[in-house]
Amino acid sequence: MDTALDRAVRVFRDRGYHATSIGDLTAAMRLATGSVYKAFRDKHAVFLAAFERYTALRQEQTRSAAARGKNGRERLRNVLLSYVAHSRGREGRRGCLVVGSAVELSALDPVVGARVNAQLKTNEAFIAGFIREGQADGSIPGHVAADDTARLMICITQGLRVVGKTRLSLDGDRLVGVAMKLLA
Amino acid sequence: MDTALDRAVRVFRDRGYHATSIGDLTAAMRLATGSVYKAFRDKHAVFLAAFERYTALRQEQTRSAAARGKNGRERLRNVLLSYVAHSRGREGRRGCLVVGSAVELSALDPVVGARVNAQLKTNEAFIAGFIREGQADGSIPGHVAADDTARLMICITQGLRVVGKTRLSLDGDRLVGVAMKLLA
DNA sequence: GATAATAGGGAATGCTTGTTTCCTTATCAA
DNA sequence: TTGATAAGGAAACAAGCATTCCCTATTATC
Repeated sequence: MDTALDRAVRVFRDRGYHATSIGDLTAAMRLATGSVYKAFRDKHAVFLAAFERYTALRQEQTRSAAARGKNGRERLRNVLLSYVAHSRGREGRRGCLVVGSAVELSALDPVVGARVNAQLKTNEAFIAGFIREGQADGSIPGHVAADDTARLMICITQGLRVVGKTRLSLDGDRLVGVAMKLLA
Repeated sequence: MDTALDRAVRVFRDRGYHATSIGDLTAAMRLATGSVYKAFRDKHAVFLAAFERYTALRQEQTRSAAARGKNGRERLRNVLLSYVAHSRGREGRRGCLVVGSAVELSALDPVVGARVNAQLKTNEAFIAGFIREGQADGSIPGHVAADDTARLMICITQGLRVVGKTRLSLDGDRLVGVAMKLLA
């Protein structure tokens, strides 16, 4: 079932919510129509489950990228580099389910809207945490406004996923190099 | 006709492409089904026309915001402030047609994909231009990498529109205050 | 080994969609 | 005024959609 859900994640990332038909879903999940509706109440429920699975996976990926840093600044740098890496090429063109949900559904679907909000807040707290860690370990100056900088960095990460959907190239070292000025 | 197109822009911004039915469109444009199809080949053509109209309007708004700055740095600051202002509140929740198109259509619709790409490049060149102006007039240090910084700022602006779709608040002075560090 | 229960599959259903067709009502030329 | 032309509107249409229903294996139970 989890493997089927992973396939659902892929379709939703590729096509978005509304452009994904039950037919697309069953084909990708290799399940018959009836089986999908036996496992989930409706298409919306499949999407919610896929969303949850996607955010769990991404959080895990981001966390492990951060872990490779020796101090707050390096951990944050690794997080940003990881975001750029996931926004590039085919993976980038596949898109982020959080960004997709925010843009396509958030305003009209309160349930999805709430999940998107919660996820963004979690990511923001995650980034703000690294800034504060860096300030404690001396790798980031104390005068940096942790919360404002974290919110702007959320904008950067979400924007990366938008740009990654297009044909514009994204150079991790260069972009993150510039972005790290925000911690000066 | 232009006033009808403005109404189409609004619906597409609110609901996105796929979630907007011809019924939604005719209701908003106050035109009958037949009339829409007499003016446009199909739904896709309506969207393309709306997209063009939206980008023209936004470019004009951004240009006039920039014009109020006395040097390159101030013009760029005004552009960023204008972006935040348009990403806030009801206007922000209405969303940006470029971001929406990038996320929802870009990957699967080559025509829209090309327009999104072109628009992002235009915006990026616009920002890079202000950076170079600032370097010429002395308001921005010469060591700033104009192109890399411009691309990162595009990510910021697109990200602002994503976050603006959610319930997270956006404080223009604070966010732009932090972002201006990129020009240090 | 027979039976109950469950999981999976595919056809059927009703609804919504984008699109077309045709009819009515203005607009304008002669 | 009359005839032709364009514009606008409503109903009709086929296709595609999400969802339901029912049938068929397979598993587990006694």
